[in-house]
Amino acid sequence: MAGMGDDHAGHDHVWADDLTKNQGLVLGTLAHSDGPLSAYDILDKLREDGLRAPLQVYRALDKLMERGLAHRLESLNAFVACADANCHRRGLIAFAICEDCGKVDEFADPLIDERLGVWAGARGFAVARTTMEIRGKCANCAAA
Amino acid sequence: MAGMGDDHAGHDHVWADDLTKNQGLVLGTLAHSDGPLSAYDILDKLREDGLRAPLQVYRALDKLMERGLAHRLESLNAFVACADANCHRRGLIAFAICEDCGKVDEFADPLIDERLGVWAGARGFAVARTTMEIRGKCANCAAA
DNA sequence: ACGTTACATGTAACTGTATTACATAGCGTT
DNA sequence: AACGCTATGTAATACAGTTACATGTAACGT
Ligand SMILES: [Zn+2]
Ligand SMILES: [Zn+2]
Ligand SMILES: [Zn+2]
Ligand SMILES: [Zn+2]
Repeated sequence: MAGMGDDHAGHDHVWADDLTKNQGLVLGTLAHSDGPLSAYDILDKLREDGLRAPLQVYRALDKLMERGLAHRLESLNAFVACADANCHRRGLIAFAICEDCGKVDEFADPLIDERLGVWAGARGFAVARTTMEIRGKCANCAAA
Repeated sequence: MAGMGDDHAGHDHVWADDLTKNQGLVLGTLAHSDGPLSAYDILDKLREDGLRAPLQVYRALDKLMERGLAHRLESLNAFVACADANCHRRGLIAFAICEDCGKVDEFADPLIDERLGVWAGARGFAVARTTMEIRGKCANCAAA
């Protein structure tokens, strides 16, 4: 019964000490995964920790994303823990998603961000947030 | 039966003359809409033209997207007709989506595309396709 | 004409993703 | 205790997309 689910519930919340129980569980699950997880994937991994409904996961994800601790990959309907220990990153974040192995590389490029600002400024568009997702093959998988 | 659904079915396929019936209907619906439509929105608008199941819409959308005549907005789970009469655009396409009025502005920025290429090259990442979606307020709505 | 292939279509059932609505519980403030 | 605020629990529902299987239809070679 000491299932594998415990290994992240055990050390709880390393990343921020004011997460609620569900937020800690969800972030722990994401951080221990080697790839993006859908909300239902997360739910399944947390059933033995007492979670039973999708909403519990979505609520936690919303809070985590507000704080920049997790990100949503729109093109996958899936979520990842922020790769930057405490991202809180404003502005553009980009993700390179390997379609072979599923690995996701998070990065920020100030030049792209600035270039985007130029475009928006020229048109009077007020940018709230930007999602940028690159699909392809990572170096490892491209070599194979 | 001279329903309103005819006004795009009537002149059929202006954009490409080798579309199938369903492809023409779906593209016509997208082209006449003033904003993005979900697959089920499209289906509802085409019931009087005989469409009855989601798959009929998804199949048409797949073909249209293959040909660059329609695009998917990942962050909305919705679709638009390509704004460029015959896009066939390779490389990066970006969308600025107004969260107030729903209008979508499609554009391509070679500099961002190039910058992305630099990033990918440095890491050996083989880019297949990129989605870039900017959320915010268009000039009109920002003024109000 | 006939069988064969390729592609478009029709329909139902189903899986997966996300939200609405309502009830409950904990906690700090007054 | 009463209040406001946040987190939680649960069920039901809405929205999005796919699988499986059957049918139609035009092109091609025999
Ligand atoms: Zn991050
Ligand atoms: Zn890979
Ligand atoms: Zn286009
Ligand atoms: Zn607007």
